[in-house]
Amino acid sequence: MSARNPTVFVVDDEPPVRQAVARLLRSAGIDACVFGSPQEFLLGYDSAAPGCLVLDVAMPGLNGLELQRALAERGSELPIIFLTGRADIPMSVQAMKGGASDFLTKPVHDQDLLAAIRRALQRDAERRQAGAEVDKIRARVATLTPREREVLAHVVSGQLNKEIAGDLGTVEQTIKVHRARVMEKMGVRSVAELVRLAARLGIDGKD
Amino acid sequence: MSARNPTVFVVDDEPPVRQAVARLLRSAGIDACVFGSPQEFLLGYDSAAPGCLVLDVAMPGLNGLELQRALAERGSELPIIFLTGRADIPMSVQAMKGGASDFLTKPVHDQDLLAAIRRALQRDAERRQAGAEVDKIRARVATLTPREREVLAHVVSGQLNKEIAGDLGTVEQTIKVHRARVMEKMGVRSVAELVRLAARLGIDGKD
DNA sequence: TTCCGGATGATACCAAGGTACAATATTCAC
DNA sequence: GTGAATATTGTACCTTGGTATCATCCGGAA
Repeated sequence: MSARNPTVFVVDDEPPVRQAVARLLRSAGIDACVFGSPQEFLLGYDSAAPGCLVLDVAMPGLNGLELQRALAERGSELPIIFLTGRADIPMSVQAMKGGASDFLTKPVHDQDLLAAIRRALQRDAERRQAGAEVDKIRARVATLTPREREVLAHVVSGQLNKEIAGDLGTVEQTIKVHRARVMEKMGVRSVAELVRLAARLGIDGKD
Repeated sequence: MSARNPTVFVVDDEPPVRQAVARLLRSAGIDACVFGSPQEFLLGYDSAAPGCLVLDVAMPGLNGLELQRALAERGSELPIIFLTGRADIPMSVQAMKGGASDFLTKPVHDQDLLAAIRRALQRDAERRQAGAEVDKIRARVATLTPREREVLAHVVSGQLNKEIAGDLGTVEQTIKVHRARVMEKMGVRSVAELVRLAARLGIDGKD
C-alpha cells in the first residue's frame, strides 16, 4: 500500500481535456485518476499516495491556485503541474512561488506534458524516499520510553552522564542504563551516529 | 567591507527605466547601482556584495535568463527580480524555476516593485547570514593540519581512537593528541557539537 | 492480587577518553 | 642550515563510558 505505483491525478472541469490527458498518460504506462473539480479531488485523494497533480488554473468554485494553497495547508507536498489555457504571468509566478513543479499553457505538446509529469514524479519519489528515512528514525524514537527520550535529548546535546543525572534529578548509573537502551533501540553504535539521526528530526539539544 | 549596505543592481538597456527605478530606490533609502547591459554588470559586479538584482528579460546581447544562468554557473546566489514588458508565461516559469525571487511585468506599481525588492533583500540577508556561519566553521577547519583533518573525519564517523589509529597507521595515543587539538581548534567541548559542526559542512564520515 | 514494564539504585570491573609532560622525527620556509 | 610547525610516540594518571548483575519501587494490565 505504501509502495503503490505513482498515480497522476488530473483535475480539470472540461471532460475532453481530462480524457485527453488520461489517455496520454495511459498510453505512456502511467496510472491516471481524473477529477472534475478541486472539491472532488480533495474528497477522493489519499495524501499517502505517491504521484503528482495536473491541475487547471481556471475552474468554477475553488480555482487552481486556491487548491494549491489548500493542499499546502493540509501538509501535502504533492508536486503540482499547472496546465491552463487562460492564464497570465502573475498567476504563473504565484503558482511557482507556491512550489509548483511546472506551469504549462494549453495547447500543450504531449511530449512537454509527459516530460513535466516525469520530472514531477521523480521529484515526488525523491521526497518520499527522504521522508521514509525520517519516518524510520521517528518510529525508533517512538519505541523509547519518556525517560529515555529525555536522556536522548541530553546526550545529543553533548552533556556528560554526570550532568544529565543532575538535570534529571537522578544518579549517573541510572543514566548509563537509559543511555544503553537508547543506543540499542535507535540501532546505533556511537554517539556520532546518534547525533546525526537526531539532527534529521530537528533534535539538537536538551530543550 | 563585508557588512556593507545592501545594494540593488539594476540592469536594463533603456536609460529611462534605469533612472526611474534608481530614483524610486533612492527615495526609499536603498542604495542602487545601474548597468546598461548584462555584460557591464558582469564586469562591475562584486559577488561578495549583498543586495539583489533587478533585471529586464529582453535585452540585446545576453538576455535576462541567460544572465541568470551565467550568474548561477559562477556560484552567485544573488536574488533576481525580473522586470519586463515583453514576456510570456514560459519565460516567467523558466525564470522562477531558475530560482528567481520574483517576476514582474511593466508597467509596475512602485509599491509592488519595492515590496519585491524588500523580499529579495531579506532573502539575501538570510542566505548570507547562514553562509557566514558556515564560513566560520570552514575557517576553523582551515586552521587544522592535514592530519588533524583526517582525525576529525574519523571521529565524526563514530570510530574509536583505537580504530582510527589502525586506519591511519599509528597508535592510539597519537590520535588522542590530534583529537584534543581538533576539539580545541574547532571550539567545541563534546563530540556531539563536533558532529553537528561537521554535518553543516557536509562531513559525516571518514571518506 | 499477581505480573510486568519502567525507573531507579548499588557495586564492581574493564574499556575508552582526556590531560599533562617529555621527547623525537620530519618537513618546509627563511 | 636553522628554526618553526607538524607529526609522532611514550608514560602516567584520572575521568568517563559501557557492561553486568542484583535488587527495589511503582503503576497499570490481566
